[in-house]
Amino acid sequence: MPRQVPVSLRPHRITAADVARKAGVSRSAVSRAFTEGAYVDKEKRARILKVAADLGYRPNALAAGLQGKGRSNLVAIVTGDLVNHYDGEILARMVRQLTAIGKWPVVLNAGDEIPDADVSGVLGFPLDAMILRGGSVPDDVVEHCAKLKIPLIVSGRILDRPGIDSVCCDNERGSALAVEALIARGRRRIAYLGGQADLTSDRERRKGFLDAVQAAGLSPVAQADGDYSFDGGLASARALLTAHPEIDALFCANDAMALGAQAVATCELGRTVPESLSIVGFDDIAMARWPTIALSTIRNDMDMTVTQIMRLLAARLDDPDAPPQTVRTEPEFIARGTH
Amino acid sequence: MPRQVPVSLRPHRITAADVARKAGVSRSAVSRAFTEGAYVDKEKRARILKVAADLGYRPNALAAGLQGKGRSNLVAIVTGDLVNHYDGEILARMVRQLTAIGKWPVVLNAGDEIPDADVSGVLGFPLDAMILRGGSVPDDVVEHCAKLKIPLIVSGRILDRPGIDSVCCDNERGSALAVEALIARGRRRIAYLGGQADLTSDRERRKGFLDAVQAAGLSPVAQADGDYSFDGGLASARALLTAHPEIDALFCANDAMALGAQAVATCELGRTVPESLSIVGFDDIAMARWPTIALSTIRNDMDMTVTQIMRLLAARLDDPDAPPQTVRTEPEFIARGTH
DNA sequence: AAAACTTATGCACACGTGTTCATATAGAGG
DNA sequence: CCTCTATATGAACACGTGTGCATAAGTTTT
Repeated sequence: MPRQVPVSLRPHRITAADVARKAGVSRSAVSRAFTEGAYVDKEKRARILKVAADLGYRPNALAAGLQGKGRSNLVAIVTGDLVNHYDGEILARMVRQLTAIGKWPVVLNAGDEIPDADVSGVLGFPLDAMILRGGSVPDDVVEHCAKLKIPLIVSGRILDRPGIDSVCCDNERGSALAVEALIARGRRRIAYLGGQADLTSDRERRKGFLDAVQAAGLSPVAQADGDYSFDGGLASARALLTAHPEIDALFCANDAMALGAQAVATCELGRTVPESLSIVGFDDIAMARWPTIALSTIRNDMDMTVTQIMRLLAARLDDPDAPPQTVRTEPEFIARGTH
Repeated sequence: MPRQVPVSLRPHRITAADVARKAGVSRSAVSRAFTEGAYVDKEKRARILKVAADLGYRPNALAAGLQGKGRSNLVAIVTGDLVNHYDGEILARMVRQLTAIGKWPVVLNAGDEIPDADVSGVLGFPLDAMILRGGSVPDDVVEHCAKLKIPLIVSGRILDRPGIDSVCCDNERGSALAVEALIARGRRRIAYLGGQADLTSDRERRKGFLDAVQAAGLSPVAQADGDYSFDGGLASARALLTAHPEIDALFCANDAMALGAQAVATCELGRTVPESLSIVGFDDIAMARWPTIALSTIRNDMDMTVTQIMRLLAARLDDPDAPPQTVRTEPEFIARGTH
């Protein structure tokens, strides 16, 4: 009974050899038919492509990426919580830009905590690069990338280490712009509603705030920590405004917290914005310009950020040993209805 | 002059052979040291892992995935525009769930148009599965997946074809719930603010709306098309409310459009919500519950949806030839402040 | 003591591709 | 006619891994 059908769970994927057999050519020819500028008879190539299309064949990207010189075309993106609109919007841009240049983004969602094992695990792939959005960067990840010679591009903070490129908004300048705008509106009792105090972005924004307030001859009424989320901003603002009712302006470390602060101030504490309380955010997420929201904020230009990330990526792929680059993007005050 | 240093652009990634050489063992041993339950001397394994850690070695996932039986652990996710909050929030959940079971999500952002070439291109990888979020599904993609035997899981619409699993909200029922709630509030001149009319979700929600209105003995005042975006909802609502000032309720095909409609109604047309105009959305995105928003809407349970997607995925990986499954999730009316 | 079984280990193969190498054919130019 | 160049083609190798196979050693059972 030689009726031994080889049962494979995964039904045999069409391979170049299959196409070659069916088209009556060598396997090399099939590979060449899919390679731009290779020596293949024009008519023969057409026939091969026809057969390939019929069979539904396409070159296995894993096998192709295994080749020494070729790149895997995989790029890992480690992002923060996507419910945070800034991260979502910037991710969308990155994904589109990457696919446009033939790279495939493998996305890791950090959420609030750092997915150490995940980030470490994805390094099993010979990534063309890794893009780290904001947050704290675990040291061992940096170490791994360095050992594996995987280019690391950090956005949202500056990391001054060899082989690591960074692009980040000039946070201190942004804070200064916000404080200036608030003072121009006659505000004098300004508080800072911060994010996680251990993040570089918060440290810089906080420092910029304190410096600017001091430079104006004022002193900050209060400071609070949050977690860059709507709910966190709401809770922190509640505590802040209850303990210090004299506050007449809130500068928030990002837009989500600003919206949370606005919610608690207007819906719960009976304040009116901007009459009895000014609020300024940071980032300029898409909804900040909605008429019903109209949030005054500091623009953290996402298009520019992503453009720079892509530029750094291209440069790094071109020359892995080039000195690390650091880019600061320019913030801008966007006057709307809450200040 | 035999000083021929082999110059490779990509600095040689550490390989199992390197570890084997340095640890004085065979390459097989290295592989086994990283394989759970393989026969290796306990002490030997420890030594190998130590050397591997020192060298920064980890098994190349590409080579591993090339193995016949093993899976690549790559899962493609095709999503809509992430500025659309529903897509962003559901993507975040999927990414987290997938990484939790050791799958790596390759994300394609459809944006408004269908990235035909991209979707086709990612099929070069021997994907474990492909998850398609909403929208229209190009037929040739379905065809390709079928030929390549790549499991396809569609969310946001039902696709009744062999080997394709679907999970989708019971849209008609959701619309009926919305209409009921509006009628209970005394509304009689209800209009439908739809999304792209060629999408299944819009067709079903529209049908559910029309049926429910008719069942209540009313007739719909008007219908309009949008594009599921805030701006689209705003523009459509402006046209709708201007042409039909008698409208006293808007049922919108998703939350983003509902918020756009609210913006134009209150900020531009002098209507008050809900006093002179009721608005009900669909999806229940995170911000719908913000006190400043308080959008009455139909919950399209994301946790349940993702749970079901993961369940279908597991089942499909377990048995590729199982009959296709279809899941309808139950919608729920969430009463807040806009109806 | 013999047999059966568990553990350990290296060799060799398979995965599917891109590409080098050698070889062959054809055309052009002297 | 000979040489040189451009084009075409198949065999063979390399990429890095997991694992089947054969073999050896150690342990338990009969």
